[in-house]
Amino acid sequence: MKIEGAGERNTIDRRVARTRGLLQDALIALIPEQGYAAIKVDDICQRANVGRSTFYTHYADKDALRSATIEAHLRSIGRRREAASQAAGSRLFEFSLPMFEHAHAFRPLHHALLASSGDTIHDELRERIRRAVREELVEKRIGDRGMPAEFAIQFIAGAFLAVLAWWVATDMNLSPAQADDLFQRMAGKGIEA
Amino acid sequence: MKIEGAGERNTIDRRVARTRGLLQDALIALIPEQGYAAIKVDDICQRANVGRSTFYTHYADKDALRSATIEAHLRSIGRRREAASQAAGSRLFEFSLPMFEHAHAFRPLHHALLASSGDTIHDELRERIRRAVREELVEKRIGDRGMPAEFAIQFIAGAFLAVLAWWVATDMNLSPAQADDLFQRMAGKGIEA
DNA sequence: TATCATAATGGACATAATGTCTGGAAATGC
DNA sequence: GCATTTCCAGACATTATGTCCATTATGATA
Repeated sequence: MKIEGAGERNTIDRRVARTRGLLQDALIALIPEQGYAAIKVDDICQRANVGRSTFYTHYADKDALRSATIEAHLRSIGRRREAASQAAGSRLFEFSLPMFEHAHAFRPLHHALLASSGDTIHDELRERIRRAVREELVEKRIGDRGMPAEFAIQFIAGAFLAVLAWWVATDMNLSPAQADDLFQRMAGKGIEA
Repeated sequence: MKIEGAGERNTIDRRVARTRGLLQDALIALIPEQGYAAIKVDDICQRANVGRSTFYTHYADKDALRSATIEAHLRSIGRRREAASQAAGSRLFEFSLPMFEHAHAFRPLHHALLASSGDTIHDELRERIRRAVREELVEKRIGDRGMPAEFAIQFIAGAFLAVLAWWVATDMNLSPAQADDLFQRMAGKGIEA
């Protein structure tokens, strides 16, 4: 049985990698079309050309597939962010630009992640953004002058996700750099209060 | 059959009102407990003490109940907003304070509406907030100086909803007036950019 | 290339939830 | 009080889920 991601043997059988990849891609492709809730396991399998019973040898259910998919892509974003973090020195919100760029490169994915048209928006993404904002704000010691820090964090994180979702959904008269610049301006002014 | 909200006869049978009220309240009560997706029609009926077949004479399915519930409460918020609109003159974002107050008075409802812990956040609410922001911004002619208006709208609306959700979830060291004040400060600064 | 271990597959199956429909009991409005 | 409307329990067909198994196909290894 031994189906596991990082256990026991360091290289993964090509077949499992292929199958999981197909399933994840199928899910991402279907979300914008039908919305997450309406998707059936069978839909995913047909789109992926994978047997339904095979699905269950890899994932317990639809939610497990979603979590794994998001998790995988968030790792990729994380790596990109680290790389950018060293390059650009002291911009206020460092997570912003790499995120816009990643969304630009993987638009269908982000469209699926953020799709406000329904039910999906995974908390994991929200939480990561909040964490990133929190780190930068405590570092800059916001909240000393009467502004509860958590309030500002929620404000900024919520604004960022909304803007990102809109930008991805309507794409894309603005370049990633332009979108980032606008966000930096509004957010920067906001936290002066 | 003639079950309809505003048709044909201006008073609604007491039983209808009672049944629908019980179902709507049950749904709102269950969302924070289980999350919208996990709720079964049967759960709602048991909580409401209403026969399952009765459910279907009023609503086509779970989503229909949710829509109706949200719709009903949004109407109530709308009325409150109109009333406040005449009183307070020229605050920047007029929707803000009435919304905080309504959330304060109907906390379980808003907790259900905004529950970031899952899947519900009805688009209707998001869209209404966006519309309110849009009206106020075009009125003030934002977007003339290089800032795309829609960007600012998404930014403000997203920030507001995030802050509201947080405030409702963690409740409530801040009074509605204080929360509103903080929001006004950050949002006001932000749109200067 | 031959061999072995592991993955993929379709089909059968039990389970659970959905949505429809019925006839009779209960309540409401007038 | 009486006609009308709603409520309800239960039966039903339908659909999706998740498990299991025997068989086939395929990648890994030597």
